[in-house]
Amino acid sequence: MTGRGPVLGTRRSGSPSARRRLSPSARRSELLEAAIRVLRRLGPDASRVEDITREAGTAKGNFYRYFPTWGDLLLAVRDSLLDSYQAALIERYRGPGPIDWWAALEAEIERFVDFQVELGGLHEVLFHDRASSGRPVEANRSARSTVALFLAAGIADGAFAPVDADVVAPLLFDVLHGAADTVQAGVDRDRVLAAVRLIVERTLDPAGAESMPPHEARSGD
Amino acid sequence: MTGRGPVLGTRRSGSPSARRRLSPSARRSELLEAAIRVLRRLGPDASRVEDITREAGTAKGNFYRYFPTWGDLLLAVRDSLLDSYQAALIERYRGPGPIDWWAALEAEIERFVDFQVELGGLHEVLFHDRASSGRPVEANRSARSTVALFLAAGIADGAFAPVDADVVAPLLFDVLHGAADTVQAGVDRDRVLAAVRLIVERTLDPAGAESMPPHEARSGD
Amino acid sequence: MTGRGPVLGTRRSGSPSARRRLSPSARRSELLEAAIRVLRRLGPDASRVEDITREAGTAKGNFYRYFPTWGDLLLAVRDSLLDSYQAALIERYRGPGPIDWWAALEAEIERFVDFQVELGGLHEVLFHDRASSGRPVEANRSARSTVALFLAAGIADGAFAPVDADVVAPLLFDVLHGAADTVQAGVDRDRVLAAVRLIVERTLDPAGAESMPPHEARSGD
Amino acid sequence: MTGRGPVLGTRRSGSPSARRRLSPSARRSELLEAAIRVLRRLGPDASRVEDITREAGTAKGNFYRYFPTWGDLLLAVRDSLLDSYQAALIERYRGPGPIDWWAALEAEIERFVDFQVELGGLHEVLFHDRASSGRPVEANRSARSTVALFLAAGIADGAFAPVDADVVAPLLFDVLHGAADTVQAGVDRDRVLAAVRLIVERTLDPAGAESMPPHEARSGD
DNA sequence: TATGAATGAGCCTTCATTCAT
DNA sequence: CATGAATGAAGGCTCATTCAT
Repeated sequence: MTGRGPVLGTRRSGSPSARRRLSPSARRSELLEAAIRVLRRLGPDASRVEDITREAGTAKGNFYRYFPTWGDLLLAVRDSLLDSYQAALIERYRGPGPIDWWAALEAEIERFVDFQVELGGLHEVLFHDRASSGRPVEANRSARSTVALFLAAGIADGAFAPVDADVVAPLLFDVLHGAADTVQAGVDRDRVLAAVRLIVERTLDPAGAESMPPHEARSGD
Repeated sequence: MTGRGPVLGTRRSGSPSARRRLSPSARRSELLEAAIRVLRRLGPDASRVEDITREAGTAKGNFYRYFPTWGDLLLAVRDSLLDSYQAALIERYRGPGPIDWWAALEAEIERFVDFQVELGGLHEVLFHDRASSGRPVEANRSARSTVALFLAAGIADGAFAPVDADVVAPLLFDVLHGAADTVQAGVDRDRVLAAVRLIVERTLDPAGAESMPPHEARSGD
Repeated sequence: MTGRGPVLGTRRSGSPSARRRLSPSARRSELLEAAIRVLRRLGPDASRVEDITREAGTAKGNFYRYFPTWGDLLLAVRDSLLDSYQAALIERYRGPGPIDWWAALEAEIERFVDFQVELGGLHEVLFHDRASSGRPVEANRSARSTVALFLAAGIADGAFAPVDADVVAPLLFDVLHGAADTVQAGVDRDRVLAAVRLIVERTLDPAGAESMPPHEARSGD
Repeated sequence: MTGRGPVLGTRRSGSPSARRRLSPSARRSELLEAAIRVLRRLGPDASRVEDITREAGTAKGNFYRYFPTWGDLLLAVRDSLLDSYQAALIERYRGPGPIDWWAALEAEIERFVDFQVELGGLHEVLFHDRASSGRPVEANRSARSTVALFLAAGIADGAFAPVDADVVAPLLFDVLHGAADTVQAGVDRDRVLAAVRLIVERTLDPAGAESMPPHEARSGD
């Protein structure tokens, strides 16, 4: 037992499928897109390397030319999706005029929930760290940081209450995250969106600071 | 356990292969408790059936006498932990006198975040659906429903704003959930707790309904 | 992709072969013996784990219960064969009376060459280090040391010339080793044995020290 | 090379993907030399086709233009090295004058042992049959035949004892072979060389035939 | 002729699950 | 009931060899 590939380089079958030679970047893209389709359909736990190469119309071994390991693929998928989401978000608000932060907030909530619902099995690829074993967890934050960026800008602009954005933003992100779960569990989308808006908008209401819940009024905490 | 061999070997039985005959329910409890220890330590992906029977000091085959399948164990672990958490919660407030809902809210937030942080690898057993493949997702809701129960009672008591509790509660649950993640990611616990309180209390503030964010004030949406 | 064995514990086929339950040591022996047969037939490079389990009449996975790795099997095979060879050698000469070292030498040469010829593909398992990656090379010496032991005893007994046994013995071992190769390559066994005897006996001839080759006579080196 | 990526990257070509057209024989030589470097460094089991083409600064597919199969390369490497060793040996003694066979013997012993020690991972390429699966084992003999040639000439010249050179020579070769192993295993080179000389010179001593070991004296075998 | 992307047979190893004792 | 040896389907990953460009 030595470990050298196939024992006899046999080649004899008919013509299973013509060999498609692509540029590395094209092939990588095809694999990545195939992976996104498969992961959306099956989720990361049920997806296999071979599912992806089959979907991509290439040989199993080719996978490893582009993704040294399964975790690398997951990372690539995640980064790819988050990057494009983030790019689109930035694109939406980079005009010259001032931003109507509250309108934007409402629109983005809706968009993000819908985005997640469409994610299907990709959900946990993007939002749970199933890939990086020991790798910088930082990366995982980038979904959250997209939201954080938005809030921080709104706060800086004076539109939102001056909350501790670095911590509050991720938590509001979790609300959006949970909203997608809830919708997928069958609850009416608009009802969920209304609840999300309630939470987010009350939290960010600049006037909110003044009103004080009974508890704090009492103890002066 | 990542590789081979025992990790801690918390074996308790007397002689190595003394056939310990236990009542079925006692044996099941031992396995369940062993599973909880192992899962907390290793998380569900790295835990093996054999890790659990070893920890429980019983034979591998015995596992299947009590849990037809690995997924069933996960379900049992989850239900067991959530049930006892919920029971304790109910216990805390079933006295005769009236409840200080805001004090309770604050206390419960803290408790729940700490509870999750201590969960370790059990976290995703309780809050992600790693067991039921095709089974009713409803089950997963029971963690959320613990919180929902509490809120609904507070609302009924008039202490909290009359929000759509069935939907809002799960979302606030997600805030707590995310808070635990954030703490585990290294952010200062008290800072996180403050942010959680901010979100939860503003959302539930009975006076909050009156204040209206600029957006709604403007558009009357 | 999680890495948990089979995805669905299917069990349905007819009755491929009754499950034979053995004691661990019996099963280990069966595997070891099967391995010896297979390795003799195919040599280590062409042998596969599955060849061995098939030969042993057990399931592939069972191999790993007894040999954590392929290298461990090789080590076990080697040690097993050398140990029994060595034991037999010792047995042969442990009587009370004095040993006829020259007769013994001739007999052992013949035995050892025959032993090796019968080894077939096992040859390089025993005499080349195809197993231990980083493990103590010491083990590999044990084939040589069997011979060294014998020579050292004969020298101590005054029957052989007082050569540097620790170094000379392994080299004489290599002669025996090569003799087997030569026989296997088709050269007449007795002719090879005669040549081996020539080399070994001239080297160990106590009278040999006196005769001095022309070279040394000339230079007094 | 054990893992991924280039090990040393001794690439020599000018621009990264400059199509270097070489005469077939020049290209073949480059590959062969690259192979020798790689094999010396890594040994045959850890060397890959791609390591060799990388070292040679050419494309992977090019390998198969010159060596139909991995085994063919190994054969070519072996023959190349042995041929040049043999050529150098012949060169050394083809002058007009008479040869001092005993001085030559001693020198060649030293040279050959050193040669082998420097072989590194090439060792088993030259001296074990890792290439020819079913092919004539005869080929493997050519290392041995180099030595045989030398001895036969010395015997013909009357300098060495009239032994059965065709069989004795390979066995003495095995002594040299083993000597290299021993040196590499850490034993002092000069001590090993002394032992080798002892064996070889006693075997070839023309006067040796007269002295007869006790055994033969006794039994007249 | 050169290139390097593509192919796919292998083969190891893991581990949920089964079942003889 | 308990035990733990046995089973075998999976699936990751490697790499000699092929072939479109």
